[in-house]
Amino acid sequence: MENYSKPPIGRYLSGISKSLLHALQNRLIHLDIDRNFYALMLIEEGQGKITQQELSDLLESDKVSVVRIIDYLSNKGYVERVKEPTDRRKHGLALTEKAKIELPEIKQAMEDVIQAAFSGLTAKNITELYNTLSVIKKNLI
Amino acid sequence: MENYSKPPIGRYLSGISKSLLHALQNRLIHLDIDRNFYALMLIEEGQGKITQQELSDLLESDKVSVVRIIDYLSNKGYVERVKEPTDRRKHGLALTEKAKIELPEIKQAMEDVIQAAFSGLTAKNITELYNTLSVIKKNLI
DNA sequence: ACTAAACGTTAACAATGTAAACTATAAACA
DNA sequence: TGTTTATAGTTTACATTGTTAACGTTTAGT
Repeated sequence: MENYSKPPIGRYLSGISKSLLHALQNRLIHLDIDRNFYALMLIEEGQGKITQQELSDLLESDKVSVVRIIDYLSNKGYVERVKEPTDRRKHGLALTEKAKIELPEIKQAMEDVIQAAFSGLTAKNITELYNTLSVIKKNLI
Repeated sequence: MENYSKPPIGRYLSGISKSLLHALQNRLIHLDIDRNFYALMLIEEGQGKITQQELSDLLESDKVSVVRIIDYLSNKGYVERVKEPTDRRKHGLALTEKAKIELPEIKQAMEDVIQAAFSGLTAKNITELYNTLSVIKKNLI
């Protein structure tokens, strides 16, 4: 039962990615949102000026998905769309007070989960991991 | 526009994983199937004896998903379910002739895609990548 | 024999990926 | 100016995937 070949690298990566997300969700189970945490962080960094199109680029997902993400965060009371006066096609994205209050905890949870995942690795291991992944990512463009 | 923080490691990994899968799908676009290639490889290795439950363990996905995978591969003419005489609850999974003919190409495509992704990396880089990922995976159990 | 467990199936629902068609605004340009 | 083209965002539609629950059949445990 144990002499089957190892999973290819792609399955390996997506499995770890899912485990990381689940760990984060478990840490933040008491919040009103259970996903789109990174989108929320980018919106914070945008300081009310980031648009859905820019978010789409940063998340590397299409604009339909971003509409859904913003609908979700908006319905849960974390984000508001604000029409930009200079270009009324665009919507600036702004955090609500609720989101501003909860964001430090979200960021901390994310750091903790990643630190737990990296436990037992040296700083050099981690640097080389990022370097190697960066090379792979560029190879795949 | 470029001073946003980098994506967390989880997004990084899933992005690369999706790119790898898309590259493989593009290489095998002429086949009748566009997914479940690794499942097919495991079934080959099982030599007609692997069951859906065992496949579920190896793929780390639940039994419902495996039913869908086998339905898919079966409808496309790649796999057949064979009732096991010794335990009639179980279904052995066997490759069709069609699958046996196409599998070498599938395996080669997978190797090529991975090799292209690893281009520019040393053997040591790759070994350390697997070691690091293995540590991370264990940390997340 | 009776009960519990294992294997596989079906059904239901939410979430995600992807594409097409659409509204509204803005930009390009004759 | 007016006409055309492009951009930002939305809506709709459909296939795939993840997840849970309920179910039939068969086997194992007692």
